[in-house]
Amino acid sequence: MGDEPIGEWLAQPDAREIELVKVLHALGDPVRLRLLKVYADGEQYSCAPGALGLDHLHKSTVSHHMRIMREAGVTSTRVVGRSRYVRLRRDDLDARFPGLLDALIKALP
Amino acid sequence: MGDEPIGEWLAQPDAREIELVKVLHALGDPVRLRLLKVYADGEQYSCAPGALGLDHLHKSTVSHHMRIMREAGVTSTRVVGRSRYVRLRRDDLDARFPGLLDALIKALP
DNA sequence: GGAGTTGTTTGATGTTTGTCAAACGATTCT
DNA sequence: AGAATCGTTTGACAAACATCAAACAACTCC
Repeated sequence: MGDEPIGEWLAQPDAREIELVKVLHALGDPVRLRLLKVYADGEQYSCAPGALGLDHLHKSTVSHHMRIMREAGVTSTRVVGRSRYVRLRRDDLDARFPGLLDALIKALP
Repeated sequence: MGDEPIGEWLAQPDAREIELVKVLHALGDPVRLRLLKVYADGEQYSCAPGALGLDHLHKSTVSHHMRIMREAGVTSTRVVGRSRYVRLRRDDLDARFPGLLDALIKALP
């Protein structure tokens, strides 16, 4: 009973090694900028295209975008069973680039 | 006498048509992010690679990057004689995406 | 007018990227 | 065990991209 499904974390850059140019490159794509909008509420989401408003994309394409976001340091991914729970690394990004995430989320179309 | 060299302006998107995803794509490149650092002081610069700390790049490559920045709405270019004077569109970007440019410039490596 | 300057444009080349499809791995359910 | 689910990995392919080189255009200076 008392055991929650904690799961493992997929590899991601250390908070201090997040590079601005990689973050901007990750977000400089229509699909991934839309993902930022999804994650902006701080909640975690699975990778299912339908759950992300990306029904027009193949699941492997979504997986590809997920990897780029994670390797850029924008998102973190927790593995529980078959599911992946992805969310914004808000604290890490705020610490590394103060004000950037807030400005970006406000600027979202 | 009283006449200053005003010159013409190269085509650029209207302030309200600047798209966030294009701005991020423009800045998600090592060379162009470095250019942002150059322009961060608000001054205008010529396109000479040497004047921009881009001595390792061919002049046509610099011209290519200039065009991407300008078409994304990041910079504006004034033509005076043989020279181009390029600078940040700080007012337009601040109006469109409040706080973004400040956060970006502070986050620059 | 001719030479030098400043940057653009076009073509070529190798790299990266976004996408899908198929195969696979791990997990969960029956 | 067998089947279904969730997501990753690999391969393939076209489009976009960064870069250089050469030709070009416009301007300035002698």
